[in-house]
Amino acid sequence: MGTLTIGKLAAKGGVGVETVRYYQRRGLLAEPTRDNGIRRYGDDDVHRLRFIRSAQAAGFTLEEIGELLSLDALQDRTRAHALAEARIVAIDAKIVELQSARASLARLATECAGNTSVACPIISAFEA
Amino acid sequence: MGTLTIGKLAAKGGVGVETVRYYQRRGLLAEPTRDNGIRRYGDDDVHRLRFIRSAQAAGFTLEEIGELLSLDALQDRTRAHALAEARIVAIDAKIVELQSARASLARLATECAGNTSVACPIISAFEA
DNA sequence: ATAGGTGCTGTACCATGGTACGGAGTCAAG
DNA sequence: CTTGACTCCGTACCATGGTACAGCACCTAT
Repeated sequence: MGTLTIGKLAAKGGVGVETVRYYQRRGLLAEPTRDNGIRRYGDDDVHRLRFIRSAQAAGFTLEEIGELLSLDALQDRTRAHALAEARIVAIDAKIVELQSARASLARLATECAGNTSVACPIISAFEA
Repeated sequence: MGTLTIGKLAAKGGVGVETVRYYQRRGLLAEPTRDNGIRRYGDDDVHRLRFIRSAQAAGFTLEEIGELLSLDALQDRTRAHALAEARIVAIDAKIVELQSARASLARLATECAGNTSVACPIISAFEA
């Protein structure tokens, strides 16, 4: 039991009120205690909500995040370790991909700068 | 006019046949010439399709990609340059975010490895 | 000449992650 | 004691990027 209303919690988590309700429906956040029908949240809910956002930024889907949360409760180290490792591999691949895309875009930006006579070949920007 | 059927084009672009049709509906690929009702594609279509996939990997939405393709036709260097720069900024931010997430996950993986007595705190993995 | 593999069309459906009501009740400040 | 902000619930809707038919035509190899 806490003191935060859903609006305060949402603000602390950087999401909208509807999103909190949505996460509750998805089972990512527990149904909190009610004060006269009104949901009341505590700091643990704030942590949980922030965890969800961070895990999303790491590329986990909401479904995977649900699993992570349940693993946390079960202290299932093995599975947690496996999920983390798998995500690290995916992140590394994504970073490489983004770096390559960045290089292509930088080249494109250079070639499209100014009104030089050099062509500005957008479609071929990602070749090679 | 080319020699490739939609299936061959899709294979060269690493997508499904339905995806090619979808891109056509979205206006990302031009309606090709027909040979007896059958779409025929050429190398330029392959380039275009591959460009779409690369641009997607760079984080452009299909709508933005549509704009890029039209800019290419218009040789609008200024706008192309602006879009490229904006995307580079977004990519850099994303890379930083992913690197941070990676570090958190690496920490989590270390702490959840083995059956040591150290806790395996999944929810707090992304704090700090 | 017949069976598979493609191709055609249109429309419907899918997953993901929310977002937006409407109509009601509650709470705190002026 | 009213006004405005916030909350409740359920259901419907949204954007993005596809994916899946159904029902038909065509071409090629066996």
